[in-house]
Amino acid sequence: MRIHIGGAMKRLKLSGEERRGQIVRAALAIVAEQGAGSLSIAAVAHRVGLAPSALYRHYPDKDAMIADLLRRVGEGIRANIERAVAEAPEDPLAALGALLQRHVQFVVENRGFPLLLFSDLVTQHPERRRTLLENLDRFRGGVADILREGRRQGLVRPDVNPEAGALAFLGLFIPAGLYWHLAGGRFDITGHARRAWALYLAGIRAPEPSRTSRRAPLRARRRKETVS
Amino acid sequence: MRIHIGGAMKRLKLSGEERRGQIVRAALAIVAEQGAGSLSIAAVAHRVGLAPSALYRHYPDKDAMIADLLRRVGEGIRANIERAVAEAPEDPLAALGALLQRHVQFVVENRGFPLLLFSDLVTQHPERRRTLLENLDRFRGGVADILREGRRQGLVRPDVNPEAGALAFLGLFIPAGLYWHLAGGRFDITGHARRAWALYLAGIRAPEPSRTSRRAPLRARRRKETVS
DNA sequence: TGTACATCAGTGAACGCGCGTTCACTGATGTAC
DNA sequence: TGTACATCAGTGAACGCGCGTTCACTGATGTAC
Repeated sequence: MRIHIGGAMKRLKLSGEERRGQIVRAALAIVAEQGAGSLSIAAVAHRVGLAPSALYRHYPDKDAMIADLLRRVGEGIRANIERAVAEAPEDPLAALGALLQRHVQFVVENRGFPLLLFSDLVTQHPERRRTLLENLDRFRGGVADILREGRRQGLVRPDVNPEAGALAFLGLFIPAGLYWHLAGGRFDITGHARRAWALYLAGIRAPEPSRTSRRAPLRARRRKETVS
Repeated sequence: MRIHIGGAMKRLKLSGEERRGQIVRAALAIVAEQGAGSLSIAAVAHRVGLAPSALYRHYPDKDAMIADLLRRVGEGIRANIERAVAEAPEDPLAALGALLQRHVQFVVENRGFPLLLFSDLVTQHPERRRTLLENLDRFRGGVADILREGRRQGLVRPDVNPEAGALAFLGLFIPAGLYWHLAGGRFDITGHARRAWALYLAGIRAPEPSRTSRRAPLRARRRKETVS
């Protein structure tokens, strides 16, 4: 049954790692297709082509399997934000736009992930909820840092609160993702992300790039007072 | 056991209606406190103080109970949006701001509702998913109408797409609601809604209220071309 | 290169548990005369 | 106002089902000599 590819030295351990990857991918696909409530040991095992009891050779219990799944997916998201932060000094607004695009792409490819986040498997699990909150904060913090850099470069209006702006950034894809999910994929999520991004940009961008002292920033400051 | 309040003519039917109200409220509280996965007939019955089998005197099955719950909560949300649309002609931006505030308040008071929307109970149920999508469209459509009215009155920039702007409006509370939920209520959701609203307003508002021909709209139009 | 042993992924039967739901029955409440 | 009957909410025992998990066992693969 086993297919030999490379050297045979670490075949054994590698096989276990391969299986875990397979299991986690199957689990995410089940969540995407049938919802988090259908994520059972039996369903995952069946999809991978194993007996349910076989999964216990790779994880001590169901919880550990889910933890591994969340860890792996979380790494992908973290990589996106770190890349954006690294790109920010050169062109903060472009880095932010690219982050939005990459993140939307990631969610489209890992459709099960957001469903999992909203499921009892996460929300009713204090430790995981805390981890998720930390990751969300890291994402938000990264976006806020980019906004600060943009402000420093005079590309973002000085009256834009980086923290509020970062949370508003999440608002660019979360509702669209919700729509996309409810509509069963029949929703142009990338197209919407582009339009929402234009609106967001209009909201945060300084009137004239790289020139800081003009009349418009004053107008914006006046506006802020009216609202708060 | 029964408490007589008014006339005794329709006591019988009223009692059934009262029970259904009680059951639905208990169900929503369970979802809020323990997640949608904990919404069992036994749990609801226990909370109301009945034997599980008693619920079948009021609903043919669990599905019908959930449908009733969603119907009742949906009415509250619809009332909010209809009120905002009615208030729009007088002051569109104020109507939109009030809608945001009222909706956030509603979600805070019916914390179980959003959890239910993201649960398998809705997302894995094609008919309910369709109903939900219709309701969401109605909400979005209402906001878009208000934005159009704002544009007509010269309060909203003419280059703001009402449909995209309406979806962005959802982005003002959905991420905040997610945060608030993950943080277990330890998140200033109303405060955030206020700040996000200021940012949103800055993004859509025409530079000078009620004056349409100035230089800024042109600048905005140029901006749009750069982005799309 | 060949052999003996250890390791490890996979199996199938079995378990206890909570779930939604059914059903015959009870007793309180409402209605008709 | 009193009595006989109908209606209806509530009960407790029982069901079949899918779930996560355990366990003794198997057979393939890797390792040591």
